[in-house]
Amino acid sequence: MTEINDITDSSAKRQFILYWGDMGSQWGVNRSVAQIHALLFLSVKPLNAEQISEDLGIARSNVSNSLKELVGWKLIRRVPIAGDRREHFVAEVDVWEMAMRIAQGRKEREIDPALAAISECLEQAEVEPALNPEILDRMKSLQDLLQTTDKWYGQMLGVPKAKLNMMMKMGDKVVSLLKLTGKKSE
Amino acid sequence: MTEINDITDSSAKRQFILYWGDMGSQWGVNRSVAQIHALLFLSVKPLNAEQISEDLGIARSNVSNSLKELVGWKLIRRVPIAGDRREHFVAEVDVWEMAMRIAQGRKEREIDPALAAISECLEQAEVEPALNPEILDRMKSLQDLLQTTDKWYGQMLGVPKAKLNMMMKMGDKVVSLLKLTGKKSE
DNA sequence: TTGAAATTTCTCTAAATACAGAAACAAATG
DNA sequence: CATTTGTTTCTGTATTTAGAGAAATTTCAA
Repeated sequence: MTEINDITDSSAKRQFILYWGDMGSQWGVNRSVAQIHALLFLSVKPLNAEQISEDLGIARSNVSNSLKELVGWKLIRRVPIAGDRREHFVAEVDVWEMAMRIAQGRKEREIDPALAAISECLEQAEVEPALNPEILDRMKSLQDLLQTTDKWYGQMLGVPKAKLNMMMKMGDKVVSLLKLTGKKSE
Repeated sequence: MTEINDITDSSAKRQFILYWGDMGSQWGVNRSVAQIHALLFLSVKPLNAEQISEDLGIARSNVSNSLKELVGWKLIRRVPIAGDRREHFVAEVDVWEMAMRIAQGRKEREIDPALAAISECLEQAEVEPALNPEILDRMKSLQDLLQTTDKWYGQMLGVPKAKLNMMMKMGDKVVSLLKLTGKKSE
């Protein structure tokens, strides 16, 4: 029940946890979840729920739920510790892997339900002869965008990290290499 | 103050507005904002705040603030109507343009502040000799990821829509065309 | 420059979300 | 099989956010 943290703790680490927790809101996760993720991301050894709770001053139950959410995002995973019954957790420390899991999670939470919604609307729209064709077109173009994005996400998530990294670092050179037509910013 | 909508209104359109509003929460905008965006996206002619308020049954003040937010995202813009003092609004109807503006907004709200935060932490970390080098490395790798992503976003946002569209539709063929090394899923 | 029309800001309430602490539950050890 | 240890669910409170309505401000026309 002590509030004292690991003696080797650094203020940079502390600061990072605070900032990251704060940023969570922008990214759509609550402070507890983001702080716990930050703590595990910077932790060299696996931590159990009790340790996290004490370290961050977050209620044990809250830690339990937050860990579940992070496992759901696959940003952390359980690791068994020999001779210890308690569940320990480590974060994915490969940042590219991390980014891809966040992208995967976002696709599932944002793109997929949007696609389902628009498909249903379009079903309705098709049997509505009075509907302005312009409106139908707009719905369809949105569906096309979502489908294209969905498929693209799925494919990019299958590309090896190293390739993806390299491709992103090449930036718009990739585009020019493809020798496609079209002029800038139009 | 009537609650009756345009006589030519369709149920598919109504449904779309409801679904889109509901999905807003997943995308980080509130229902009012998302519904107004949906209404304008499917509207063939510009609408003023009063019309939107009546049509959606949302308080006038709320409409005003939501419109401001949508203008901030550049998803809608003001259009002057001859002989009418009131401000009218239209949505960006090119869905690729729309997607790029959302991407731009997200970069500004998610990536940029994260970069600022981590840079500050790293400044602190550099003057902390006791800091475990492994932790320093993790922070730096995260910074590198954010910087790469930031730069990549910036470059992609400058690519003409048609090219981007084509590239995404090519999907992972783009990756293979680049003849980079590395094997699948690693 | 005054009055009508339009918009924005302010204030208050309602709803949603976050989170602590307690209680219930589950698992393992002696 | 009871006790200890660990985890999850439940319940109530606090904080935050959404959103309505009123008040204040701005804009334009006569």
